[in-house]
Amino acid sequence: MSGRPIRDRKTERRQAAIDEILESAWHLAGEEGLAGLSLRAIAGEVGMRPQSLYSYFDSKSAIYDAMYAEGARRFLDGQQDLEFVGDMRTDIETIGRYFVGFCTEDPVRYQLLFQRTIPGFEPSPESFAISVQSLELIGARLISLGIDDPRDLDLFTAIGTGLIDQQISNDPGGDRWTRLLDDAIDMYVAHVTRGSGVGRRTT
Amino acid sequence: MSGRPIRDRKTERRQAAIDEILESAWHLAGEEGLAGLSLRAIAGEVGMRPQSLYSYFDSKSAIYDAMYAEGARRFLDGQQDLEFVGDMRTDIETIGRYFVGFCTEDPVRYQLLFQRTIPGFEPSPESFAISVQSLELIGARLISLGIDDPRDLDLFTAIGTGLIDQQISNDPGGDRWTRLLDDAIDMYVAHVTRGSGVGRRTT
DNA sequence: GTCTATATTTGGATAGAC
DNA sequence: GTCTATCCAAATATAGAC
Repeated sequence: MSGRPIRDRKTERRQAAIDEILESAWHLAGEEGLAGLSLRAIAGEVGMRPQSLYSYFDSKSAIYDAMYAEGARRFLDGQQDLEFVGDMRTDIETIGRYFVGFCTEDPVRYQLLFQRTIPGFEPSPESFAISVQSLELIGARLISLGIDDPRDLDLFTAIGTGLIDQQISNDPGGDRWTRLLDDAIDMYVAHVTRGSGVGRRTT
Repeated sequence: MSGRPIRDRKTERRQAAIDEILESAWHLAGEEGLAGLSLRAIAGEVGMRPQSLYSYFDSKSAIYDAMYAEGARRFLDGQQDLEFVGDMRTDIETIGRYFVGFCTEDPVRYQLLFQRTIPGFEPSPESFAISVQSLELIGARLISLGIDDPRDLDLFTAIGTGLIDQQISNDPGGDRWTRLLDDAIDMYVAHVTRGSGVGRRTT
């Protein structure tokens, strides 16, 4: 009897088509805005009729969800490649730079992952779980650095998104806010170490 | 000869209709999302045919712009009512509370005024000028408190929008991030006064 | 100023032949 | 899996009667 071949050429072609569709979706979202994305435009770019997209995705929402999952996965993967040294200032900066860099390098992806501005769309539980994992990793890292108050984790994410949000909204393509990251981290580290003995002056 | 009456009833009726349209626009943007706003839905609420709206607004963009102007005006007016005492910690908190309160009490308004997520819309120069005025007022206030580095103004707005953004995106209706405002202000004030002599310990 | 009528475009989605 | 054909709905916008 003939066993199943190692490579499934049909599945590979299908996956390639899916990848192409998503690539086009990202591109067009960048051009027209995330909320302005349309199946017709995607189909036009990949050389299909709009209806043919339904062979790959059940709905427009499903495309948004696949984009969300892809973005969240990419963030998580990059995050796991970060190298930490155990020093608070250094490691906080590593996370902060990664976060800010990732978000500003693709504002549309930031909007999809971290804001709630697409009417009617919310990520599926499976896709959302990827994001939750990222946040948990950051939380665990902060704890390992001695930052164990959950409020300080929330403050950290707020500072990050604040710089990113202002950068994207008010100086797109520039660095008016991202260049403040160093200062912001100094400020944050000073805050979480206040009165802890570390770096405190003995009067 | 008959002089012009003090009150122009026709103009008053027209203004009332405009107000009603905008009120409905805000309401529907809250229900369907800002990007999901439609002239049909507005017309339905105010008891008109969609086409009749064109007697009041040239386009859908013009409605967005009127909403923008109204929001910006409201922010500026409320801002001018704030009372300051000259103490940095107190006055920064006054501004911060106002900013966070204003934005979180109406997330759609925040999205329209402070983010850039509506494909194809940007405020007219006249409307935008109102926002600029608000930012200038905050900047002047910070300077009067001795915070004269423009970077520190940008850092301040970043912290504010960061708390607001996280609050709206990840805990809508709650206070998980807004309750961190006090801590955030402590952190910020400590940062801008670092090494300034004020509050510094003499070793 | 509001309506009817209509133009025009665009969008998401389904049925069925090939 | 892709196509043709279509549907249906919704959207913005204009012309002209009343």
